[in-house]
Amino acid sequence: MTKSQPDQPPRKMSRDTRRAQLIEATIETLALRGYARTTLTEVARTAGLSHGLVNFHFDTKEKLLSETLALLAEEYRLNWQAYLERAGADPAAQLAALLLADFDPAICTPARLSAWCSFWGEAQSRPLYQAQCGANDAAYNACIAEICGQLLAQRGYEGDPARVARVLRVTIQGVWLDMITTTPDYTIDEGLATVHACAAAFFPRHFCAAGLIL
Amino acid sequence: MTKSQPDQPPRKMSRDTRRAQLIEATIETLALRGYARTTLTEVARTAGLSHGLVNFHFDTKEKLLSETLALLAEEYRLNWQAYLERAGADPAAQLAALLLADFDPAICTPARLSAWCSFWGEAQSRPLYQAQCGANDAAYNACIAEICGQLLAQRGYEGDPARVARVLRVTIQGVWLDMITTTPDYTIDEGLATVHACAAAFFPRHFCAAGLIL
Amino acid sequence: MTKSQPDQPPRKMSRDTRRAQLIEATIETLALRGYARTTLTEVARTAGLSHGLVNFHFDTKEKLLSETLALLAEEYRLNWQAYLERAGADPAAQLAALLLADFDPAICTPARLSAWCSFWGEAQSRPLYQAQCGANDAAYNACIAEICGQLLAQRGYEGDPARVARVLRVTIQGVWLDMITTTPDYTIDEGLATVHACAAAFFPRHFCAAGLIL
Amino acid sequence: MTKSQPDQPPRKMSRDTRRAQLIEATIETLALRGYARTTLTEVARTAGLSHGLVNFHFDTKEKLLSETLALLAEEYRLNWQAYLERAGADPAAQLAALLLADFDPAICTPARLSAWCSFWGEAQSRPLYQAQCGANDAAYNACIAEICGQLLAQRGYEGDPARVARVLRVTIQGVWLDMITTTPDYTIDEGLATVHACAAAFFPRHFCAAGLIL
DNA sequence: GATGAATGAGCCTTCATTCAT
DNA sequence: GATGAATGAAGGCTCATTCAT
Repeated sequence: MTKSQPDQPPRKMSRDTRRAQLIEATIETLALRGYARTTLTEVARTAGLSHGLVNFHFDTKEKLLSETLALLAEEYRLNWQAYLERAGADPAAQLAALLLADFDPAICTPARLSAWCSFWGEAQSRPLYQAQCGANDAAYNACIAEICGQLLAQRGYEGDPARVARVLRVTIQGVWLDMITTTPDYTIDEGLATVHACAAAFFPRHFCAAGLIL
Repeated sequence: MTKSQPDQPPRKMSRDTRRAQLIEATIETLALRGYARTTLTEVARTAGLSHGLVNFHFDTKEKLLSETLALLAEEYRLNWQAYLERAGADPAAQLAALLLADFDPAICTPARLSAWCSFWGEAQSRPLYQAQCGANDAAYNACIAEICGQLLAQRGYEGDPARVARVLRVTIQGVWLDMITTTPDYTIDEGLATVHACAAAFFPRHFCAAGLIL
Repeated sequence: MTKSQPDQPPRKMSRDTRRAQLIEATIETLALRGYARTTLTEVARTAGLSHGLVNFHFDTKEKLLSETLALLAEEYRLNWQAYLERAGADPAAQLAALLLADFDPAICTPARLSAWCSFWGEAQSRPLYQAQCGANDAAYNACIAEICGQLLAQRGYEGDPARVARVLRVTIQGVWLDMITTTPDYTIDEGLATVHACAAAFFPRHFCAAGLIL
Repeated sequence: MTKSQPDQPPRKMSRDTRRAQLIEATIETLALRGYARTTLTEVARTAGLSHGLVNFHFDTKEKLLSETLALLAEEYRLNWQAYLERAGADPAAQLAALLLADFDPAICTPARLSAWCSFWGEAQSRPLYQAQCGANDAAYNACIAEICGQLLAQRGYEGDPARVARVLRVTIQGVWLDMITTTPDYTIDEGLATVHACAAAFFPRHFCAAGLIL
């Protein structure tokens, strides 16, 4: 038996555990230090591990970043799809669900938002972004445009569904960017209220500043 | 010593010309290579100048980036203020002017948008951003909120002016981000149409997808 | 715990078998990747064994290389001595045997030649080479010089036995180097013919291009 | 005026001077530490310069090694061609010149021989060797074979010119290898005597152990 | 015996900065 | 003013070695 040393991390961990741990440390580091200053040494230090281990598990820094982005993309996709599924068949409820999804406390954390911004802002990472997120983004766009189309068809709304969908999407995106770059902290509620205000402008009979009108 | 060679840049140039040349090269380099890969050597090469000259004119890389951001902020501010001044006293015309201003071909170039994104996305540059742009952004926000307030007061609109103003602002910001990160090229017209669609949703009697209703 | 799987190597193997397996993999790796790029990981992969086993059996990389060279030296010595023993008492037959020995298909394989070259070429390995091969080489030199001396004493040949012996030895060595470094593949027969041409020049009444004159 | 500091190397030197200096340091380092342990830091230390300068002048380690080999190949080629030119039209004199050329004190230094061995011995460097030296070697081989052919045609010699040429060439090569790997120092004279013994065996009416018979 | 995760020294490379010319 | 050689810190990556399982 080994003497347990509570301060030391266990020397051996399953491959997937370590990988997840390192990816989480990468997200934190991206958020705290930015893309340009995210070094393997810093990621390792954040994870409380040695820098050699990063290369052991991910081979290259590029792959680490790629898998980090893949994780963010996947958890984002699973999140909105879960919200959507729970919303039922009503398009207004579906749209409300999509808007809420992006402010879910598991998704909309300062570290995650900041990590997303790192990938958006760094020209170098754009091919990576397209490769990892292009398909997801397309699916999301198609979904929200379809929902907007159904809503617009109700009760005499007018407008181009794709364009309305895009306004909603960029509003969310812009609010996220605001939440990161604005100094005085924005609450999730304030962000959501902004997005709801936008939805209410397009669909006043379905949405108000507080969200979906029941 | 050196004989003048007509193809060479003149050996003596005004201090400000050289600085402007280097800042322009910095914007291009930020756009092309991203924040993390923007090196002084690359900036100098883009400007067609020697490596050492960058430090001669800006002392440190940090100052070069700082002055680049200052230039972007200043030209942005002058642009929207000029649009606003030309718009006259009508709040609808003023709002239309602000929206158009952000898509002016001198401001809304791929290189400039990409450079802005670099500063937004890089956590490291956020204090710099606050220092250089915080006051400008506050002035812009106050201005657009004031205009939205005046418009809302007309003909029975409802809503919180600050929140409407924020939706418009983040929509512009989100469209800019979209224009940079989305693969299929977005035209300026499409971006503007998206923003007008948003304005039309809030102010349907003043705006339509084509812009201000005269 | 582990169920025996017929396709897996047996979990227990004799110590010497494992060591021989690893040394053989070292020779292959030296040949394929060169001294500088011969890593324990690559050796283990070539042997189809796990990384950690190399250190288990050889403690350090240096010892692995040392024992690899010792094996090469020993099999080389045993080979020429066996050829010599089978040659009988006639010096011409003995010399012919020594020349043939170095082109025996068990000794003169691309991998083994290349491994020898690795040890010759790498300054770092020269003390090791002296330690492992010095005595063998001295014995070989004494032996071939003695044989040349006996041959020279026959039928009116002239010349310094040590020097003739050295020419023959460096010719073999040079042909080996050629066989490794020259692009178009050299056959063993061509190499041997070259060495026989050299022997024929010194001992025309005993050797021709085809070898010993019977 | 700057105070001259005799112990410091001049801070600035012409590009070509520095490159030659670094290549010479590379040869010394290859000889002293071997291919595997030749690091840029060590090369720079040998040259008395900072390690960053190596990359400034050569971009990568690979290019440094490549240019080092190119220099060795070129000086080797110029040397034997100069010897050959001075030898006149007589094939025996030409062959004697070629043999002497390879033991010229400018070419046949311990450092240079050892550097050659590094490139021969390291499998990794063989493509480089072919690229840099393949054409030179082919020219040398054609030249020595032509000379041997002319000599063989004289006074009743027999033999295959290409094979005789190869024996002479590999003898030189093998002596070079011997001069590096053998512990007790070999003199240039002893090496040359060995090669002359070989030539004398093939061309006894033209060569003796002391060289060309006048 | 055997495995493979973990560590850390050392390498190549990049790059901001300095400085002689 | 302007150039480009030179420096050295820091980053990514490789790999010998250690060690818990």
